Amino acid sequence: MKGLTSRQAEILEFINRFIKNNGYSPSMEDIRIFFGFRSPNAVTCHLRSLINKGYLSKEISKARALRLKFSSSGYGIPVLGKIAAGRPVLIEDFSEGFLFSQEEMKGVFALKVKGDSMKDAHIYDGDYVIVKKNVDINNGDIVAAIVEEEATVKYFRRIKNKVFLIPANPSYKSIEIKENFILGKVTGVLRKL
Amino acid sequence: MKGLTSRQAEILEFINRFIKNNGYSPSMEDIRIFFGFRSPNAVTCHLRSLINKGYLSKEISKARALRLKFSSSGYGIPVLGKIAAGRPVLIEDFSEGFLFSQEEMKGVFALKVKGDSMKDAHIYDGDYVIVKKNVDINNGDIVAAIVEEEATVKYFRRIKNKVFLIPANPSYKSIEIKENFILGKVTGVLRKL
DNA sequence: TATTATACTGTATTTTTATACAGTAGTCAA
DNA sequence: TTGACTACTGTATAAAAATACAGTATAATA
Repeated sequence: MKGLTSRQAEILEFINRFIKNNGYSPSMEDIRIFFGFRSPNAVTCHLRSLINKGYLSKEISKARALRLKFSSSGYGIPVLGKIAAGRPVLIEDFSEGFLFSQEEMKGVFALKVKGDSMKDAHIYDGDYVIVKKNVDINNGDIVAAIVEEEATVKYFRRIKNKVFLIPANPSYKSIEIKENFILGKVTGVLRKL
Repeated sequence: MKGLTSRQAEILEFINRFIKNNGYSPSMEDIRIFFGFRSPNAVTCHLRSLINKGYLSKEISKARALRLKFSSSGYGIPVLGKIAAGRPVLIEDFSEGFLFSQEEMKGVFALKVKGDSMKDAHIYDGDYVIVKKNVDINNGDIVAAIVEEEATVKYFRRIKNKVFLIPANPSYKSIEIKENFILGKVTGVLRKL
């Protein structure tokens, strides 16, 4: 993660505070007025920098749609790298990033797996698959799709113009479906113990 | 606090989910499209009702500036139950709760698994184990512990006053450790795809 | 039975907001 | 000393989004 200039840090801080105080994102105009810029482009440029450096994301042309990537409310599960034997282990130490950060959770839902049609891909009955919508899907990816009014999880394979769902268990058959019945790409598997 | 009609409740619920999924408020247009209203005024009227009844506030003429007065704390990944085959599936439908709600994330960290010592428990190299600190541990639970300055994941077994870590792979040996080297209980396994 | 609230359609207009593009000026590093 | 990055000015335009106003139909309430 790249460092911020002091001006960029001020602007990020303003956005952070604004969201906390108001419950919604500031508009670029709000930022412009607060900092006294005479041009809206000053804000545009600063936001671009913050986005490029990975501190912020926004939706193009959408009003008040800024999203902080590292909100101080700190969602997510920290992944520990090295663990000091000294103890006690502090989550704050040696973090190697976060699972399920706000960014990762965007456009994501989960389905509970029934049956063993994906057991050879190590997805078992009772597991949850984590599905991300609106992402590119390639042959060999695991996808969630609707088949006969039910959600199902299978390998994705496109052959010419046809789309097939292929189970990871030889006792089940492949089926052909229409592409718009694909719900999304399976980006993770979670098993609760 | 006044009661909501079912339609109003649906709209409030949509706003709630939208903010959680996207990090910013929906526009009235977003709401209109989701519910299939042909007139923007349908949204205006519903929002007015929700505001009058005290469930919502908004700033006049500001885009995406809805604020929930009673935000339900359940952050996380919504688990979908039934899925309607007819329309594009929206995360907002039929949630059966959340994975990784704020409550579930308390005192939780993750470790990346190296090696295949737990493969018979379906925990593989590269998986993440989700570890909860300060919870009761019983025989047969999977735990994370520090062994020789490294984090490791094994079955837990207490025999009389001794604590053993038992791998789920017969080619590895059990080891005895001191109880205070246990980091926590493994409550989940996540595999990123 | 008149009144009020819900739940919308439909069109038009205004306001807000974001973006595009053309510049200026300073700093810092190669 | 050229080029890249930061930090803006200034004007213009496009787009997104909210609002205004005139209706319709139905069910519940007094």
